[in-house]
Amino acid sequence: MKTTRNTPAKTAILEIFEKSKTALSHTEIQKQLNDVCDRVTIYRILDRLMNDDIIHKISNLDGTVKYAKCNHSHQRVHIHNHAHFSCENCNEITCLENVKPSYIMPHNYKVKEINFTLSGLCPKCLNSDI
Amino acid sequence: MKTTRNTPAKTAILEIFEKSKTALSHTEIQKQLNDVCDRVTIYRILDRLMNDDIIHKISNLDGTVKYAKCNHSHQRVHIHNHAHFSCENCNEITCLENVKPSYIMPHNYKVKEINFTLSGLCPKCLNSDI
DNA sequence: AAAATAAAGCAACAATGTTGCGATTGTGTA
DNA sequence: TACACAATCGCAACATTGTTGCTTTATTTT
Repeated sequence: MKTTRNTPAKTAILEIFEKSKTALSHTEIQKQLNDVCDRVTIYRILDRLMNDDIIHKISNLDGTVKYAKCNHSHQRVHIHNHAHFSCENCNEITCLENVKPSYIMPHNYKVKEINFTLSGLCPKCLNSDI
Repeated sequence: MKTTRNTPAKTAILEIFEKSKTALSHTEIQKQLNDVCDRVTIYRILDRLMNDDIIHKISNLDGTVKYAKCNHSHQRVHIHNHAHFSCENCNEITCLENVKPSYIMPHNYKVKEINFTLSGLCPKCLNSDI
């Protein structure tokens, strides 16, 4: 079985996620890393972190892809069924851990994962009178 | 004020949407068009159709972007608040027009648009014993 | 310390989306 | 119906994002 290693780049990326309150794109991570490692390495680390359920992927309405730390909290089985909020002004994506949609599905569909993204104005931008 | 025109390429693309039961990516449209027009033209037509609220954009969990016809039905104000289903087997995206999530938002957020995408197995793939 | 192998770096490539500009073509109006 | 003019198109060039193969580096285990 594959063992995962702790490398400087991985540690650096985890620290960036730890510090950030919002989801980050590959590009944003790269800027914050300041050439700690190669662009490709970032992709590979993100892949590994997703496999290990440490981060999750979020795709915005516009097709932008971002990543955020998973909040494992209490659940034994880890499902990313919380909502995300995408601000159309500052483009920040935040996890709304407590917002869970309820819905009724037609028969014959097997739902395994859900992605619930709301967009509009975040509190910060709403208050700055746009 | 800008007037929009009906060009052969736009008509062809609209017909493709009309015939398709699932959402289509730029690439899928291009294949079906069989060199009716340039790749760039497709992008521009899709942009126009979105501005005119004739189609809407859907971004999948994996970051894939697709487009589908809007169903204007009864609502006066057109909001894309229906759900989409993305099949992890056949990769087709279908609009679930009647599935509308209910949710409770924290204060201070102004929600303008929502994107609710479920993924798993569609009826077609569920029945073919995977 | 050496062996085993996960991870990094580099280069090259693929897919997707954007921009500028000159040429073409729909369409309202004369 | 013909004209004028703006909307649209095609092309080339570029930007961004993501992937792959292969060699080298470095972490971990023995």
